[in-house]
Amino acid sequence: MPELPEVETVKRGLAPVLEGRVLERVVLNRENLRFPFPDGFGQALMGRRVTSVDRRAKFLLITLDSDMVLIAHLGMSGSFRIFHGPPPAADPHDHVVFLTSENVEIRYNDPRRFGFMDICPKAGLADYPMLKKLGPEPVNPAISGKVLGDRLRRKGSPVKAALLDQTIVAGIGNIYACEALFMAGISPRRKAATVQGGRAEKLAHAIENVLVFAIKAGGSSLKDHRQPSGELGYFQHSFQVYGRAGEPCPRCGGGMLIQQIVQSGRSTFFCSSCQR
DNA sequence: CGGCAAACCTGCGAGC
DNA sequence: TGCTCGCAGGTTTGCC
Repeated sequence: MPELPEVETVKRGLAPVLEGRVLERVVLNRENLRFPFPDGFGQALMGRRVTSVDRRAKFLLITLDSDMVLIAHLGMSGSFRIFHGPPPAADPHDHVVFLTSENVEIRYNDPRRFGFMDICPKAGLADYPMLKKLGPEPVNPAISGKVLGDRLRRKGSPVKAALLDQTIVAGIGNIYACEALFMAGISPRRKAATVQGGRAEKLAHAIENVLVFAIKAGGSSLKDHRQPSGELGYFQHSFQVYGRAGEPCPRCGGGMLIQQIVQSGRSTFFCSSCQR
């Protein structure tokens, strides 16, 4: 599910109910997600006050007053839900439950369990393996065409694959890679290193635009993603190419139909006429 | 080292 | 109706 806009939506939903609150209880309903929960996971969190909720790429970073950081990744199907009143019956995939000092219940649900949670001292965060190799954030501030072009220059792979490479730019996933390339008029099959100059500028702007609009829409709800409030995101209604194989291209209209191909194991949607 | 397929796991829709 | 197959928003691993 979650690419940068969805994780940002989760971050914005969790911040008001977590920041300044104490984690009174942490309940693990199983011993692992993608990885086992680390030893002492619950003990490190319980009784601690949350000082901030942040996002880096697709990772949520919840910092505690002990200067420990809870690192959470939603994988493909993870979601957080907030319950202010009496919570509904537990779902089989409600794997982690947090109860705050305001008596708010926060549940982490993840059917596929590709997500994970870990703890790391704040001082060691920069060396955390999954964080240390991440490329720059693409929004806030926006990545420049120059920086993007420089980072794509060393890639021999197609530009679509390069956008999914979190060490080139952080936070872009399959949907927004397809959408950004369409907006920029760049073929997903084009060699990444050839996206330079004006093309790199266009792509950088497209990435920023699509991500900013998706965040405003609360992300894209295809299947699992929900805002922590329970509301659906609605950016999926704005997809130009993703999931639209066989439909007319929204730009050249009657001409080409949206094509679907597979690149490094992931579906790519594009218009072979508008994207070069 | 770079690039790609496979692996991790569950659920759902399409097709028979 | 019921089964099997393929595919899904991510990341790491291992194999050329």
